[in-house]
Amino acid sequence: MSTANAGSGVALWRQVADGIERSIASGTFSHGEKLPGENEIAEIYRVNRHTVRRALATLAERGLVRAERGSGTYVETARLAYPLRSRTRFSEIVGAGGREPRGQLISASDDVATPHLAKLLGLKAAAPLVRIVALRLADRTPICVGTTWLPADRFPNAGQVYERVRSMTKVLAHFDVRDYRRASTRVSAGIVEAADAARLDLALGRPVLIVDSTDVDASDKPLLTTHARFAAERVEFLVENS
Amino acid sequence: MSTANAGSGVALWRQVADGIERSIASGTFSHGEKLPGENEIAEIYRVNRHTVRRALATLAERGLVRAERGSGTYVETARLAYPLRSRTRFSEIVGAGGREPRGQLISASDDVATPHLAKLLGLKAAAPLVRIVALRLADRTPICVGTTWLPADRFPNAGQVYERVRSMTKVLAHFDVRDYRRASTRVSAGIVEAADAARLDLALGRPVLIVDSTDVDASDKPLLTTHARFAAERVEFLVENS
DNA sequence: CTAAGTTGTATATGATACTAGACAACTGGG
DNA sequence: CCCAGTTGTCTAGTATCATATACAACTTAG
Repeated sequence: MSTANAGSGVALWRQVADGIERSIASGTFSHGEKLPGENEIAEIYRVNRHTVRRALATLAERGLVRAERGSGTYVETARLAYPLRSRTRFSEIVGAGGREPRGQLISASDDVATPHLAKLLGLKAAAPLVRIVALRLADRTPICVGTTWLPADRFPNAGQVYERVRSMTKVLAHFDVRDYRRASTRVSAGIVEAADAARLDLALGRPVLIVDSTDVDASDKPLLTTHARFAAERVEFLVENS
Repeated sequence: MSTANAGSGVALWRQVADGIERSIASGTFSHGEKLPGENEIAEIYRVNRHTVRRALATLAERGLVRAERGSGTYVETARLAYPLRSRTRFSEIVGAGGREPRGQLISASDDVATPHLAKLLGLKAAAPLVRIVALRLADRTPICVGTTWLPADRFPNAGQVYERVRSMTKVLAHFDVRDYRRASTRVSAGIVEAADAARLDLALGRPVLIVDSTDVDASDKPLLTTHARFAAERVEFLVENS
């Protein structure tokens, strides 16, 4: 870094890669289209051609672009549209996009409610909870990692049930919860944690969309609360206002 | 980088800084609380103490923590809660948090609708538009940069009006739009662009929350569409499901 | 006052990141 | 075929990142 980039802590090639990725995501370059030549990109970002090559190499490795020697580099991509609404079911959303939804249990354990969790779930502090960490995929692409807490009184052994049915909707159905809805949803963003990066097959330093939500039953009684981390590069949330 | 960190493109000190910031944001360490000692943090993240010091230095520079020699490093922070609802008014949201909302015109220019913009606004392609780029602040802290497009037919010279009234609600009122509401909201995340980073006083490589939204009047006719970039470290979206 | 624990400063060394320039290998159009 | 434009490979030099070690300056508990 002999020129600008003054200590941002993010390598130049990474900034270029993110810039190109954004151009693709925003539709400046779309599927099948040819990117500008490496020399031209280098001029645009005012960096060395080698830096551009490194950026393109990482994008190619992730399957976003494909380089053809002597010809050019071409776009190869698409994002999952994810509606945030009152009835949010991962499997329905993914299925609607013509892809196969999958759930995968990472861990299930007993836990006790922190004051914060207790408030969200309408329980007393230190109430017994079941904590489920699960990875959700569309086809073979990891979409998000979610940590879910349920009251242990109402949903004993929810972890074992989830492992078998691989769907939170089905877990609730197993406990005779026929219908439920999203009571609150908070969206924020951050940088992926190391453990999540591995689960999501995401490079360190990549952005994640963070969704904290609580679901309630027909009589507005809290059922579960979830802290989910989505690979930002693979989804786009649709907020539907009524 | 002699050990791990294998080519993520994000410097170790930056990962540590982000990790600590997340711990603060998630409430692991709250306002006024003392962080673990530099040596202890170095052990936790398995990095050198100097790397931790650099991470803490950047957090201190941004005002998130304060170091006291001989004693320790202490937390100093808070985030803006930003509801995403049908009636979303920046000034009302910020005012409700007891802070003073401000708008600042960055640029206003004539533009023509791309096919995408035309569809959003219910216009014919290449229809004349007014394009307004504005910075929004709470007290003296930049919160977001938004690019707004309005039909030039209905809102001539909207840019000049905005410069005077510094509020999109007031611009619409100037053109006799008494009430309007959010018709659609899309939320995604990415890494801040260089130009936005300067406006938002944000370091390069930091995450931004991206909100694309369209507002309509009482008869569901599109009024304007906005592409806004929020400093992720300063806001948290509240999605309210009905 | 003392000792343990804290942040601040300095020097040295190896590994990466970025730049610079040159050339090879290949593609597509004239 | 030839040439302009493209991606692929190589060699160097400089700046930054990260580690290691040592010690100074300060705070707090005892």
